[in-house]
Amino acid sequence: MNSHPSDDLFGAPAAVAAPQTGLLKNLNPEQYAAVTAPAEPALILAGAGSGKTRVLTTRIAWLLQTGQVSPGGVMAVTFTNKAAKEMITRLTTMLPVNVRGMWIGTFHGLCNRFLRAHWKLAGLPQGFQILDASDTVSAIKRVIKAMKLDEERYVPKQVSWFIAGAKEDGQRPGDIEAWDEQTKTQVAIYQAYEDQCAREGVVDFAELMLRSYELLRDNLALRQHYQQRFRHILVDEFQDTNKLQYAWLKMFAPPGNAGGSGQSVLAVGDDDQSIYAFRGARVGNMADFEREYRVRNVIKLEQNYRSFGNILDAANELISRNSKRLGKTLRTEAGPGEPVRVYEQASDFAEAQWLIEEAQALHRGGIARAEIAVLYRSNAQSRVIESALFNAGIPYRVYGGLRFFERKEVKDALAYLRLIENPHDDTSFLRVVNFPARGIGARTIELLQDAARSSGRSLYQSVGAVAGAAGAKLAGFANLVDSTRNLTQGLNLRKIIEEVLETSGLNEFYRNDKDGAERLENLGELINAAEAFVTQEGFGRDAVALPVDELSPGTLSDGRAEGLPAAVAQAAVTPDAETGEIISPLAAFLTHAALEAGDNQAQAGQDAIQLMTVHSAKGLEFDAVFITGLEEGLFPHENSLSDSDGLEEERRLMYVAITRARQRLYLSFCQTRMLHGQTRYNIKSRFFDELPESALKWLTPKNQGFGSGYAKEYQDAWSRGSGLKSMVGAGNRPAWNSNPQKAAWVEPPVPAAMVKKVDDEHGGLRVGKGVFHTKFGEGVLVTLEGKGQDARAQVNFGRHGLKWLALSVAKLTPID
DNA sequence: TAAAATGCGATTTTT
DNA sequence: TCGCATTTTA
Repeated sequence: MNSHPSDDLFGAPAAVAAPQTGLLKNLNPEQYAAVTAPAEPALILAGAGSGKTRVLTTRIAWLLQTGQVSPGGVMAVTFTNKAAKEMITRLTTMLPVNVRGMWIGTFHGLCNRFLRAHWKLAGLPQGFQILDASDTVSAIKRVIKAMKLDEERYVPKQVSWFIAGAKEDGQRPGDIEAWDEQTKTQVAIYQAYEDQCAREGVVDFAELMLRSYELLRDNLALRQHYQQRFRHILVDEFQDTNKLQYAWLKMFAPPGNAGGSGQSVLAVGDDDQSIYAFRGARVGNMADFEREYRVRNVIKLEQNYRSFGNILDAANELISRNSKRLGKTLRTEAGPGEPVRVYEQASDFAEAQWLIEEAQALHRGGIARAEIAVLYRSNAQSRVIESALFNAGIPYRVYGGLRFFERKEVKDALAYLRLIENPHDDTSFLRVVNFPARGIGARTIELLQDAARSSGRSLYQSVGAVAGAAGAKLAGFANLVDSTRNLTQGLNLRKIIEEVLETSGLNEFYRNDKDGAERLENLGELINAAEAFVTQEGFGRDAVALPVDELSPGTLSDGRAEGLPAAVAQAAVTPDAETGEIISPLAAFLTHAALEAGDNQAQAGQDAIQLMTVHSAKGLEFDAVFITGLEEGLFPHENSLSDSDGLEEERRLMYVAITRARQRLYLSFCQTRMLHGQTRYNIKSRFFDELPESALKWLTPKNQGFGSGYAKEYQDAWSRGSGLKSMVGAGNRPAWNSNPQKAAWVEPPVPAAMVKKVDDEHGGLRVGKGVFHTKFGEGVLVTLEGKGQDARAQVNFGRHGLKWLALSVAKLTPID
């Protein structure tokens, strides 16, 4: 078998990179056309790996350099902070430019910036705080409780989806037509939630967008101002925009206006990579944009600089099966490269063992671990792979865990900080009123909530309304908040946080907790994060209100206003553009924490194999990619099969997965998988039928059933303890395997339950083996029961589902 | 008030 | 199966 990685040369694929003397050097014709497109609406269909970010940043640089626009006239919108940061970084390497003057950021970041500048017009308190997803759910939960509704029937999380969905459709409670009881009540909750948010001075993510949109919609002067200001608007990942985001965009650049007035909107996206319909993304916005803006300039970036030919052939062929496409075919000059390797395994366990062995071999062949990605459709699949990696002692990193600002201890600390800024933030109040414990129990809190409710005041304001010992304890907490506010007055951000960690008792609590070391460390990390935010990170990009007009002459290059007392300027305090009121660094930091949840945990720095869902792999690329669990029901996922839109999105997901690979791509599936405590028998994904044979290399014989041929031999190899290496031809025994304690993989990979079932023979049929049915086609036998006339079989036919069949009637033939 | 017991759900996720 | 959130119990 010639699958040994060192057999192959891993030269870098052809790249655009070359000495650059001018911005436009080394752009291909399509890229050039996009970068230098005239100042009118344009739609760029940017294929995976086609240099999209380069085009976006180069265009901005070119516009600035050629004097077509000043920094203040540029708006560039992205979905993630990461993308926004990258754009800024790359832009500054191309051109010395005042980035602060431009509006580059995420939709939500820019909305925040907008609302900070116009908080009064938007009807918000100046120091409004932002609720993250979990804050939102708990706020809604409080509303549901206050309304004395059944939480079983009105599940807070679902209600939060309802509300976010309504907001993303631009609907306020009064706009929703509700006919049934359920919806009517949800609308009532929505209304009560809005009132509560207004009372507490907080906004959720969707509110940032909707509030900005409404303000522009209802305020002609403001709208005209911004329309005149932004000459060039660039939108990244346009296929991911939702209804509200598109409507928001049109406020800044109305279709009729654009073009005629020299306003230009450059929408960049890839309909084939639209994988977020489930959270409201409307691919249709691309077609709508083309129509509504009468786009004359549709540019396709189809030249791929990432992957070799076979990988692109696979991607192209697969995605061509989708009916709803704008149409695009990736091409490369890099040559075919290696074939796409396909592996079949007996079990998820075996799949995991195989892939880590293969990954280790790649690593020995000279590929950094961080350049190897293991992708899966759903998070639950990471478990087996993780444990295999763990047992083998291979460093790995799983994406998608808790992020820094979402950690309990960090959120607790932030809650105290928020109370300093705004004591009426009931979410924060409830979060920490009794943490660390200060004898304030559930009864006391209920009394307090009743008092607050009946007077329409915040919990903080109602503390005095609770009598007796309980009231005294509450007063003690309110005092703590007040005194901490006084103590920290005028301190810099680091000192403020240090003080809060002490006076709140958080530090002490974790010092005394035997498992508190890590949490203490994170609290220390919070101080560092704040420090970094104030000093380097370009303080206040989020919270600082920028002048409504282009940067005024009295403004320093970093956005701070001149003429402030030195001490104030040093604390990086920024006055509001309209009112001159001061926004504290603390408020800015809290905003930052809400809008940017930080990295998810993991031993950063270590060279580790990357594990993630296909969704989180979007936008990334790796030398080698494993797409695992390619089984019917998993990928495509069973929940997506009810309609063709769902299946097409799954296919796009697969397309995204394939196009992550630069040099080597593995596809794997297995016959047995533990899922939710049950053994499932899956058949291979239909996507295999949609890939070109010529680009594939089946490393296990195609259509081999479990227990036969290769698989049998494979198992024998396992049980002899010789592992995979004899099968896949990996040369030497890996170092990590020299430790017998860690060599858990030597155990036969077939679960005991499986072995037992395999023995359960029935007329040539075997559980776990493939069967053929004249109507349903290929399937996998899951269960055999009964004898003679009563004999029945349960078969998983993948796309036809799991079926019980009477063997006396159904014609089932075993497949070998 | 904290530990133990029980119940529930289980694609995908950024802001 | 397993992680979590909520409820029960000492």
